[in-house]
Amino acid sequence: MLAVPPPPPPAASRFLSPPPASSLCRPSPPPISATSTTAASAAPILLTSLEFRRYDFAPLLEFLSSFSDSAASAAPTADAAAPPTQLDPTELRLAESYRAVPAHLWHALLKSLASSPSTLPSAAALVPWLERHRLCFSSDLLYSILIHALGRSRRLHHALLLSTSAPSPPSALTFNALISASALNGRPGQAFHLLSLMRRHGFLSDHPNYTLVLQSLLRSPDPPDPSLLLRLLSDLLSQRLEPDARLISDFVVAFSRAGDPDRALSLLAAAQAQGLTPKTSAVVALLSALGAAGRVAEAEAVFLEFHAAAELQPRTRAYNALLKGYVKIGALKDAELVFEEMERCSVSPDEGTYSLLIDAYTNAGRWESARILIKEMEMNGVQPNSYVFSRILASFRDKGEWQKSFVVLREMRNNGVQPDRHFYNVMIDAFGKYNCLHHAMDAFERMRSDGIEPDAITWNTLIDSHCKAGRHDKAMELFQEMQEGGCMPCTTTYNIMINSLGQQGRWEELKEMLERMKGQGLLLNVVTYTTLVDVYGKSGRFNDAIECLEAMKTGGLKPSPTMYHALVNAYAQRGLSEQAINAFRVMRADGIKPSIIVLNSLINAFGEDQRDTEAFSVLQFMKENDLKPDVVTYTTLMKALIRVEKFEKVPAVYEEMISSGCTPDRKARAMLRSALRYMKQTRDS
DNA sequence: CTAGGGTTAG
Repeated sequence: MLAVPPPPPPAASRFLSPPPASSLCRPSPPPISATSTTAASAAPILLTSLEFRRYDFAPLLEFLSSFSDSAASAAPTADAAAPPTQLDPTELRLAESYRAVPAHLWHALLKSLASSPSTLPSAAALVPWLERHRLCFSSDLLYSILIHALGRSRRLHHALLLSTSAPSPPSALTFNALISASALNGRPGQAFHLLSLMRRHGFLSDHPNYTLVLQSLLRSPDPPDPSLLLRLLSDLLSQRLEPDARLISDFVVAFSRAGDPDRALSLLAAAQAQGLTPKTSAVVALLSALGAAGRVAEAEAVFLEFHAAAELQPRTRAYNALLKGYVKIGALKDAELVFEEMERCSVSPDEGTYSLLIDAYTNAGRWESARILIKEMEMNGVQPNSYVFSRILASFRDKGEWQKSFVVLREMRNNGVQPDRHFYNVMIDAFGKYNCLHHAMDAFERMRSDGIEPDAITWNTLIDSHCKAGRHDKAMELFQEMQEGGCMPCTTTYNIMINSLGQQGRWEELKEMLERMKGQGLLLNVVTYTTLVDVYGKSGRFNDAIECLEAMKTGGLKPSPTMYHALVNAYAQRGLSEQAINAFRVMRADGIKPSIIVLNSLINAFGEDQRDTEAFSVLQFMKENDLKPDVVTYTTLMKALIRVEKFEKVPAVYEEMISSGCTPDRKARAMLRSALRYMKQTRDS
């Protein structure tokens, strides 16, 4: 039983894998300097223009929709392009009536149709129809426009399917469209793969393609993959494309975000050596990265260097980046010093500066200082906005003080600041996280009565809150309500629903949900696969779980540590220690470093399998690899000892836990108590 | 870069 069909659509066979050997024997096409932007900019959308109104497209649209209705699927097919054996006279007359339509209007019509799910089948039908009646040439361009449009509207799945019906062999235009579509859909890895493939087909690439991949990496909430970045950089250099200041800056930003400030530093130096001035944003990103790594001293050095070089007058933004470092490591005193330094250099603090300091005070539990600073910023003519209050709210949420939400809301209103959608989203989340569903629903209603439309994040937060509270029925209702209200579910929404159905063991509905997701043109992401591994694994459906893991790898996604945690944990809970250790080995083979979490699971696997000696060898492994055992580690070890009735060894583990600096929690104390109770029982009997 | 940042799922 296949839980998840292999994700790479048929397109993969032609576009995502190396060209067959035979094609290498043919003379390769002459290098074409490709321009990524051609398809996007060649056809300005001017559906309302006078020129456009000269033609009545209604009969054609009607014809196309009846045409595509029978196809039932939104996935375009090439059938319509097949040489007609017999032409319907009505259709011929229809085609004749559009003879005079200029190419750019066809392009505009195509883009417009492709941008909405309801008219997508018509768009897909339009291209082969135009080919068939020879109404618009360069079907290659038409296909790239369509792929582009699909990519822009987040329907990469359809774009990939479509590329199978594009004329073969793939042209530079098709490659560019696919690279762009992949990049815009958060698949930088795939975009990079296509980039390499494009070069193997003898096409030259250009700066925009590298920028697309880079920006796709930067847009993702996850930090960019450092190895992918390195390959991208060396690929660029091997093409002897001179990176300009902009591209180098993008790389500096990307390496900074990837947590590799050293490489960012050396790139920055290289840029300077070439006489290129890096963008301010690159320096600022580097400062942030150094700060995030706790390397505030180096951040200060970079800051001073750019200060001295006078290339970039350190203005508010640079100071903010520096400040961010101190706030992140909790050095409140240093943060205050930076703030004073700004005053001395008469660099005016902006809303961001104040926000960072207010953040620091709130995190330190100094709510009063934060309030004073809010007053101060107002006096200095800087309006506090919803952003700073949502940060404060998030800080309280993370400390479990959801009751403070009301205080923050009041304070905000007192300052004449209206809560915005983000603020409400955080507030709903704060209530949802602590099981206050009524408050969450109240906030939701209040938001709507304030005239703010909930977005997908609002719905997702609300739906997941109900799932977490076990109200799966209500979650499903909200999922329906969301769509009735015209809000399209996104990948996250489906992930939440898949998790919900999996927890309930409603496997058939889970599969329907997956189909629905794909029907919408959405791709499964790492979280989707991890969720599947988790729910299948927890219910003992290990084959399904493994299939999902395999499907994910085939789909070109890199398994995350969390994915393996889910798998190891699933085996551990059932005491299947051999399988757990095997999954652990696969994880290491995938280049993932063992974390405390996965090692704790491994201890649990051995413990549940009555292999206490091996459980303790994992503890030894942790110590040898500079991984600090935590409360969970020691609690799980105590559980392992109790399982094999070695109660008398438990107190020593408890003591080691304390002497190693762990604070025992309720579970740890309970574990010790039950060991002592067993010891007493065995003595008494 | 006079915008963005802050928010959801494993």
